[in-house]
Amino acid sequence: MDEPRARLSFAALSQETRLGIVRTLVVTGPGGMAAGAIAEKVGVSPSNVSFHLKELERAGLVAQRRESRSIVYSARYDALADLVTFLMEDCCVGHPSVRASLNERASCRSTSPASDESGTL
Amino acid sequence: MDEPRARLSFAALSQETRLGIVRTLVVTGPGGMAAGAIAEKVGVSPSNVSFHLKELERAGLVAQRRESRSIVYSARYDALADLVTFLMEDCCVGHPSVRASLNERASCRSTSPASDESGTL
DNA sequence: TCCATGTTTCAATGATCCTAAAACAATTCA
DNA sequence: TGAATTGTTTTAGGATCATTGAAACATGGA
Repeated sequence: MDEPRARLSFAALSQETRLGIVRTLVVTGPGGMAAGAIAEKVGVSPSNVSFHLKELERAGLVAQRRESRSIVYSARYDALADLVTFLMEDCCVGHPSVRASLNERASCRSTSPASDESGTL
Repeated sequence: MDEPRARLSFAALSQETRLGIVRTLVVTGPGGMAAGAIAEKVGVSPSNVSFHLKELERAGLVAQRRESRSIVYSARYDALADLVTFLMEDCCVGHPSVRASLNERASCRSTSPASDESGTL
């Protein structure tokens, strides 16, 4: 992930409504959710959710597909992982101090439960 | 890390100059760098770097200390690690798909080279 | 056609960013 | 001590960008 894209992603996640949308879509899974349902879930108007979804798509954090009448949005897990990687490797320059802090928390387990009820991508 | 703080951090990193400052300070190490030196390094005016440093401090990403005449700024590695953790665990809700993407890249190695010559930018 | 669902446009408000000048703080030296 | 120097912050201003709700527009299904 290049820096401009990363900054676009950071800007996208710095907005309360957009962060809420991303979290909703991540939990929802690859199946995604229609724009209207997202609006209801996060409690904003359809036009507002449309605006923010466009912003999230510009940042590459969500994908859209038409499904009958609805346009269904889903989280792009690869892009989110890209962003985590950028934050660690490029922004933090893979600094040992950050690595150390992360390892202390055991946030990276090689033995993931891999409970795939929300599906693989 | 709570969500408002995380969003503040994302907003801070979404700005080109501020991201440059953070990267510079991360590479510099715990010793830090005086505000004037940072301004010269990233190529902005002293007043401008002061403005952005204040913003970064508000987000908790940098710390400052007076050293003789200069005010020396340094990266807060714990806060950066907090942000990485938030992005993985809270924002991405610890989703297996993100974990999987990260593990594939072997971004989390317990045996880091730990070459701390504060390398190339 | 009619209705439901999404999207776009628009104008207003508010936030952010930058430059330059002035103010402030701490140190050095006469 | 007191003035000059160095380093940093604050302020003022104007420009640019982001955010919002309302309303108009487009599209797919009954």
